[in-house]
Amino acid sequence: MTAPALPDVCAALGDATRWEILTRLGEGPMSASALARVLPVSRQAIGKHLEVLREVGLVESEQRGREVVHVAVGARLGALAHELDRMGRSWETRLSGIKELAERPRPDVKG
Amino acid sequence: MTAPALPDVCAALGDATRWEILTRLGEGPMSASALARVLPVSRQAIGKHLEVLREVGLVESEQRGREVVHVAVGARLGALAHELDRMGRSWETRLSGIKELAERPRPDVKG
DNA sequence: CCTCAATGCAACTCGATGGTTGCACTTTTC
DNA sequence: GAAAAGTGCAACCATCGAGTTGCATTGAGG
Repeated sequence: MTAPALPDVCAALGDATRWEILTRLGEGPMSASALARVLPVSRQAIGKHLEVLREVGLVESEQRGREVVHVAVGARLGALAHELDRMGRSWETRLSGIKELAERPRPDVKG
Repeated sequence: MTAPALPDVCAALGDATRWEILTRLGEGPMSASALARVLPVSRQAIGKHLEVLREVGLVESEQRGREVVHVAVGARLGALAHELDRMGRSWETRLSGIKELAERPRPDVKG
């Protein structure tokens, strides 16, 4: 599918190393080896992370001669942001957060 | 801190069960036991997830008599969405994604 | 042709974490 | 006051995933 499940995208973003990778790839295209030289993990580890990121569409890759160059996809992140914003707003349509708790006089779900 | 690191919030969102919990809590306040009755995991498991969600500010809780009621915090999700959107846009200020790769005539980083 | 750099794939380690059960404690309710 | 419901805490288990090392392969260049 072109639109991965939201939790999957979030999971991909939920790792410090991947976050680092994305930050670098956000500044400009890089190869796995280049990333491995900069980050404190092996080239193979970088490769696995890149695969995860590619699966959820946060990274695109292109073979360029003997190396593969990767780049961060802003559009995908934007799409995620949009979805999360929508969801967040829908939550807010209720009384704002904890206030609603004080409103409810009693659970009265004793049935 | 009042503003957890982005990767942490994303990690919290990167679990299917927690996503389920958040969805329910987005519709209205619920207790851990109530959630456990609806979801296919134990009350203790729910409790752990709620703690994770509370740590990153996605959920607020309030003791109400013998039970504790939890509710999703839209503002926190909105804040995350805003950050992600900003980051995504910054990526886009470069040539859009893979196009930049084609632009670059050669790595010429042979030094 | 030979060497070096960049990859891909596979096997393995090991710590984090989702999930479970069991138990003790408090509040509501009959 | 006793039973029931809702929690919190702790011990335990199993799986997942991040990271490593090793090896084979392929493209670039002298």
